[in-house]
Amino acid sequence: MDRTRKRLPRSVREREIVEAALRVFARHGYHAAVVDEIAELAGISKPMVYLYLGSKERLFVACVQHASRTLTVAFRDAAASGDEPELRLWRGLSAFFHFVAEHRDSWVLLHRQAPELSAAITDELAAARASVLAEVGALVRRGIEEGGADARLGAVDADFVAHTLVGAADSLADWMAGHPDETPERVALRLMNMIWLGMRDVLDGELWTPPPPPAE
Amino acid sequence: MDRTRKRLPRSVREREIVEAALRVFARHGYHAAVVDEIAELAGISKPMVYLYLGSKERLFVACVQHASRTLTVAFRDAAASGDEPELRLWRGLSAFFHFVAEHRDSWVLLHRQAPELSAAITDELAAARASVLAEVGALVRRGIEEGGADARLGAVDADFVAHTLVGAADSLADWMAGHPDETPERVALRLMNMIWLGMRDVLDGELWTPPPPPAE
DNA sequence: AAGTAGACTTACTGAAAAGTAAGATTAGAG
DNA sequence: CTCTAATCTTACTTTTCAGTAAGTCTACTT
Repeated sequence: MDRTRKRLPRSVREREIVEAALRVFARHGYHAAVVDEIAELAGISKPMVYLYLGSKERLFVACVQHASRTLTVAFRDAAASGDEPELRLWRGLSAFFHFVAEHRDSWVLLHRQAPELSAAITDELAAARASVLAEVGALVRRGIEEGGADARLGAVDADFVAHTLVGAADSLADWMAGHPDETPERVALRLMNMIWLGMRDVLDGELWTPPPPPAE
Repeated sequence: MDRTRKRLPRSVREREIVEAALRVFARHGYHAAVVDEIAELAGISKPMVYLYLGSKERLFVACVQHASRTLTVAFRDAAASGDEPELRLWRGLSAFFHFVAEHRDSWVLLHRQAPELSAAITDELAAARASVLAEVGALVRRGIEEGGADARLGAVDADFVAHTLVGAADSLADWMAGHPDETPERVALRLMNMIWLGMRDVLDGELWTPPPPPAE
């Protein structure tokens, strides 16, 4: 990648290796990712990767932690400011779309891995995903409480909404890739309007229910 | 798997191989999946897989086509019946959740693969995913039109809603795995209420917009 | 200038897994 | 019963890739 064959201190090189690994793991998935390719992308030879990061598995875990930390921080910072719950939710969603659009690899790394991997990796991924969902769930929960809902809706429902939002956002990130004119803010706004207005109605007690079957 | 070492006609054996491959590919992803494991699960030895299906890549494509066909048919059948657009949408979503819960492997195979695979596989996956989205999009579009919306909302918006629904449903399938008391119908109903009521408001012209920033 | 610690490489080993060659077994037709 | 075609297997070859041994090179200290 870089023609300047410069020697770098360990801390810097480690960061570069993790960044390169993030890209390769996201593009190919854990198993298909080749350590040699990661090394080449980092401008270094393979034994350096093993010297600094230990093994392919630990390198992957380091990537997951990096991606998870970055995403959580970006989201929390954006969602912390603002007085009204709607505003906070919108800012959080905007930040989320910004993140997913700009750091596509991190999101893909966390959410597009095959189910069965080693226990260490599975645990780390589960923790990272749970962290995102907890962040969104907390935001929704505060929105529901401060938005003036009665106590009918409990933790289960905030969790439900959080899953809905995260899943929708994931899918809409793909949609954005095919609509380059759309900004993260506009997408977040549209999603807001669908979810939030509907949720408000539901909180007000309005429900659509299917008609009973004619005969059974 | 089966102790009765019975010889089976090619057509039957092929079906069994594809079903076994579907499970293994879904669990491990394309690259980490091992053909020997697929063969063992199908109760057969590896060369049979190659004799009947040609190569690992073509076997995967066969799996994708199988999963895509099954899903599309199940969804279309369920969503075809019903007079009102809401009812059709609800039935379609219910069928979708049923499918994802019962044929988890098929869904995972289609939607949890690493981005960079061979051109043949990428194309097949893209076609399958587009097929699902087109199906959902058509349902939403009819719902919008017959639901009495003016013509403001065009194809782009149905597409947007379709992506939202599919993404949310994908994520909620995970959520369902941790809530075994929830039925696909109940989940579909809740999602309906969030999306449909919100969409109705949006179609009626009601919009939430963020307040302008204080100074810029 | 000499020594040394840390950054870095070439060149290997061993295991895993895609794909194949060559032939064994069995169900059914004549 | 015999022949044949289809089903199925054992036992390879070859490639790819994680991980390592055995150093070399260079920046910095004293």
